[in-house]
Amino acid sequence: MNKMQEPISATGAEGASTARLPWDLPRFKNWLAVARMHQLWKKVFSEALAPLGIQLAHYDVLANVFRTPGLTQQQLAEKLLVGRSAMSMLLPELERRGLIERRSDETDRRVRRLWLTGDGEVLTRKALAIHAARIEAMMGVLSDEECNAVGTMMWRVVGYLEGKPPREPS
Amino acid sequence: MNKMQEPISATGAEGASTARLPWDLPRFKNWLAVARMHQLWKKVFSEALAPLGIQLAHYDVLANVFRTPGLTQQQLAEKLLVGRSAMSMLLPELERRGLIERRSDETDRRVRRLWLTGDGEVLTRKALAIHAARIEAMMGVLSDEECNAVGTMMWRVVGYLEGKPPREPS
DNA sequence: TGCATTTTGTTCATCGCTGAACATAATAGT
DNA sequence: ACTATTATGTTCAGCGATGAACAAAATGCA
Repeated sequence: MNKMQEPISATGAEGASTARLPWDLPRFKNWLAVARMHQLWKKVFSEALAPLGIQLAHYDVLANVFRTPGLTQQQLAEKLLVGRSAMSMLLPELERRGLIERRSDETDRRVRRLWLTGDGEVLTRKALAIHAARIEAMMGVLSDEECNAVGTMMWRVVGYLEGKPPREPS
Repeated sequence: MNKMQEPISATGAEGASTARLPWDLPRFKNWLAVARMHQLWKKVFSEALAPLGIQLAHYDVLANVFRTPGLTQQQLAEKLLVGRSAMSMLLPELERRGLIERRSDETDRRVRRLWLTGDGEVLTRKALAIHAARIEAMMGVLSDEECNAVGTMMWRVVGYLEGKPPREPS
């Protein structure tokens, strides 16, 4: 934890020559690529989902219920990194459209567990196929080895972010 | 909660007749890492900016005006991948707080060009320092070579996404 | 010149998400 | 057993962002 982030220095103690702006830093520029990629991806994928009549938030729910049937709203919210209230407002819509089902847990009556309906599973499979196809196309500009390397490295970063979440060093 | 963190698992010999769900595909799992990383990053950085009294959207504006003084609202919206209306509603707030200035272009009176005030630049430099420090810490789990490799590859993906935006392959 | 088109910015209804307050159910502490 | 605490889900006001409709200015075309 003694890894202080000194090298940046906002106050420009070295100021006279170059201010060492973030854009000069390689790690910063590399991160920009990641951010922009993800931003663009969301737009592209969102448009790809439109023909199915669902949006990104819907898809995230459906895909997670598909993969983990019977999970609770709380668990779902955690996976999606959103608040519980978001689920409380999103799920009734999906339920109304007959895509998911909410059943109260038998032993813990606070909990509402989520399941896909038949229609929901059909739709979700279509959406998953679209997702996979898009991912394959996009990540296809990388070789298998490159893609795996990216994955490995990004999981390492995720580990860091989850390990020390909102820690304020100074 | 996140069982998707298995290290890539190059199982390779998947049965050719299996359902081929997205989670079986290496590229899909690798992309998950990128998505989750960016999602977590936004949360972490957003909290890091809170002490300055600004939010992510504000920072994005300030940083871009800092780097490209005098850019128009339209150009800014394009850089941020948001609609023009978002700027129309965000900028008055930053102007009210005395961080930016909007001056009409002399030769094209439709255009409003953006400039940082003195206060705005001071604040922006602080925010940039925080940004750079966080990035350095986060990407610090990667070696310089790894980080550069990620950047190179991600720019390639960005190139793909920008080159063929909403193309329907099938 | 004169009119249509394009460009830039604004307004507005709407949507998704947040965070706080709340209600209910389960659990812990005594 | 009885409160106090914790956990799950809901509601609601507020906010950022969208996309369509609009106004104003510039540009294209005849």
